Amino acid sequence: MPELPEVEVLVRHLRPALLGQTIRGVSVHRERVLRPTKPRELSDRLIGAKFLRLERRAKFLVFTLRRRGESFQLLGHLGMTGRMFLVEAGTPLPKHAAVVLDLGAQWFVFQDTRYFGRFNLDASVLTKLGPEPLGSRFKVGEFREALRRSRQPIKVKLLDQSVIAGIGNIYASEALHLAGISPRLPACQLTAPQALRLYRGIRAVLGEAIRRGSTVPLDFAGKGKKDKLFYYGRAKNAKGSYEERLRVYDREGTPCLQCGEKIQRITQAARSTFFCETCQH
DNA sequence: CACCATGTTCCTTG
DNA sequence: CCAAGGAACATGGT
Repeated sequence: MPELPEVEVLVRHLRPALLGQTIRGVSVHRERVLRPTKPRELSDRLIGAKFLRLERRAKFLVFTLRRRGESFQLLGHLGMTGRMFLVEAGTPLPKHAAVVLDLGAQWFVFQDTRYFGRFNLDASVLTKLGPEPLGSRFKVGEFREALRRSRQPIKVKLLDQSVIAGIGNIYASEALHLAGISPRLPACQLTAPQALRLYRGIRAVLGEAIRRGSTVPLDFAGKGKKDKLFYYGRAKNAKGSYEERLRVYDREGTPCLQCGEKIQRITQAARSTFFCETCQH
């Protein structure tokens, strides 16, 4: 489920449930998700540790833990299909449970079908990340300066986590449509007004997704398929009518909500991009 | 069987 | 050193 807004909403749900709890045991079902450690190193480190803080940085969950007076960080990343949730201790584990933390009355489950997600005790990857798009240190001037140095198509550049951290393939298309900018435009060719529109579009799209996600109940037990949340192009609202959540992503061939022309799908850097040829230049 | 999928990292090439 | 492109990772849905 994971781009910045989904991770943000997950963190907000997990934080109150997790803080203050102590890890009693660690079971690793899939070593692959551990970086750069072995299962033994993870359990040695985590057993007896208490959750002090939980923050989001880009698409990472940053857990701050404390054990014997010493604080350290554990990074969680959901990859493409990861989930994290709490269940009552003893609940049968779902398919593809990768790591389970025993908290006593509850278990904290990290499940990931494709195992692209990570539990990482080395937080150094965070230093390579660019600014948080919703944070006060994200400045339009620096954003434009970074774009000016690249000839890559703007859509591809938006996925570069060292330029802006947290945008993924879905919200890259969404932000460009809102800003009225072609995904094919080389990053260095954005004009100042375009860079400003994109800067604002990014913040608007991510902020909106967080607001919507915050009102949707998360599927903590990981049952069913209802936790796709924001990724449904349409979802029924309380009145039973369809509510549009995504403007262009995964809507190839359907009418643009702004002008009615058909949404196009193209491939850039081996990934799908969706856009409206009429509205985006 | 073919193709597609919300992400990151590593390797190569220029 | 850099920017950029592509494969790899692994499983499931259509």
